[in-house]
Amino acid sequence: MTMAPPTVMWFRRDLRLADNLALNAAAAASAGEVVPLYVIDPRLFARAGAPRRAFLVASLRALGASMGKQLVVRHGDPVAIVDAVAAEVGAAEVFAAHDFGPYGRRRDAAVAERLSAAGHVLRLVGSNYAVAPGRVRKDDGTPYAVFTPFAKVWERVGWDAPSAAPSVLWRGDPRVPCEGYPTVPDLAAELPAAGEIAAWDRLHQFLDRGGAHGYAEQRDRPGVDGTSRLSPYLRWGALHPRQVLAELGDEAGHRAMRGELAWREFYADVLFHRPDTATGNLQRAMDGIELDGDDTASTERYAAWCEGRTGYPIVDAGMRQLLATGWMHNRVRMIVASFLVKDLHLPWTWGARHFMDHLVDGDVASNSHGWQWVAGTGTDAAPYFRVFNPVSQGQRFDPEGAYVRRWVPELAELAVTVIHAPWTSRRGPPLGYPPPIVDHATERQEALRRYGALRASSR
DNA sequence: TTTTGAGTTGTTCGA
DNA sequence: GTCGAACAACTCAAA
Repeated sequence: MTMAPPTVMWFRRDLRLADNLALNAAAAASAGEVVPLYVIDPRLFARAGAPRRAFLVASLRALGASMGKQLVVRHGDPVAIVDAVAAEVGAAEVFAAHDFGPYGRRRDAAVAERLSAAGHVLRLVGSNYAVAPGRVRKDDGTPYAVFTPFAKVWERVGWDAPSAAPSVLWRGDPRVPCEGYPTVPDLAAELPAAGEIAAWDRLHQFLDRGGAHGYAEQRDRPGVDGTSRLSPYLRWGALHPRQVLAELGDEAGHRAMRGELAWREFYADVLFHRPDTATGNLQRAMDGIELDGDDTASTERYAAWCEGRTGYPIVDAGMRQLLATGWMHNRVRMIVASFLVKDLHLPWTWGARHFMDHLVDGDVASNSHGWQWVAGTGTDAAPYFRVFNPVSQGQRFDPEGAYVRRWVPELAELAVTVIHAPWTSRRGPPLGYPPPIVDHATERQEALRRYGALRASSR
């Protein structure tokens, strides 16, 4: 019996053992002898906020623990490192899942080229999606640009049932130095539990507690634990969407959840066809919109937005939740995004970048296109005049002010009647809480004027 | 080829 | 307080 040489499994955003097609292939090609690798890429890691870094490292630790040994962790340029590790262990093949993001595609092409120069090969198997980007097409072969028809076809194309974890002899090798996990602040209290087991706990909680029932109505309420909270696990691949889809039935909450997964895959598909939309407008006609940003006042307003001191409670609550926990309720993401784009007239790319640096679930496709939806530059054909009112949104979706009280403690004692507009309180806003940095009604008009001017100039 | 219906998530104003 | 209209017009997708 001849021993097959080991293979390298390069983990990226698939930090799990079950239903991992690249890992299955890596194990099959090596009679189970697999060297598990993760590369800390400074281009992605260096500027990330504390929760994002801490959650990644916790996810890596959980993955290592699930294999019964520490993952080989290296820091630096993946092009050099993947090649070096393959050489160190004598592996001919390196396995990984497809990454369809613009940076990931460039990186993987460069890694593959370097490997092939040494006679090695990068094999990309599977992806982070139930239906790989590019597979859902119209009859004429072109991609969809509207969600609803995409989602119908997406579901018809369908996906395979999840597969079990392969049996693997994780290969320890003294020739393979491991640089260890990066040092990160201990934020355990504020972060979701990381890893594959925690992901399944969360999924079962969601399904069992009838999550599913309340989900359709409750997920818009930031003061309630009504969302699935699965996004961090999907982002890092502790769960694959196939595994979630396989658990969903036909009740309303389950259908809504399937719809959310379809949105995730729709945006990945759009980005796949238009990689430039990670940082540029999908609708190029919107490039001419008048934006602020080049003056000191803009810089100061942007800082106030980032730090949660705009004077609008629901906006500040969201921005503070983001900095403290690396997560923000989806309803609030829309509100703070609308505020940056429509009230402060700043580029959506500024907000998108801040989100990516801090969100533990930050994903280029969902993030950039979520922002473009708000900015009116993306797939939504919807009217430009959709401007969120931070006061009425607060009153409608956080009626008791529970969410604001939790994240803006200065306002905790305010009456329900003024919690979303403290400046209207007869006693005035509490000490230490700023007055609104801009007047919403005025800036709404200004936003409408700028969109109108763009339309007039393009006619 | 032409036609037709539809398109995640909103706000304000006035009757 | 509730309700419908206006905000404007375009692109997409399928029949």
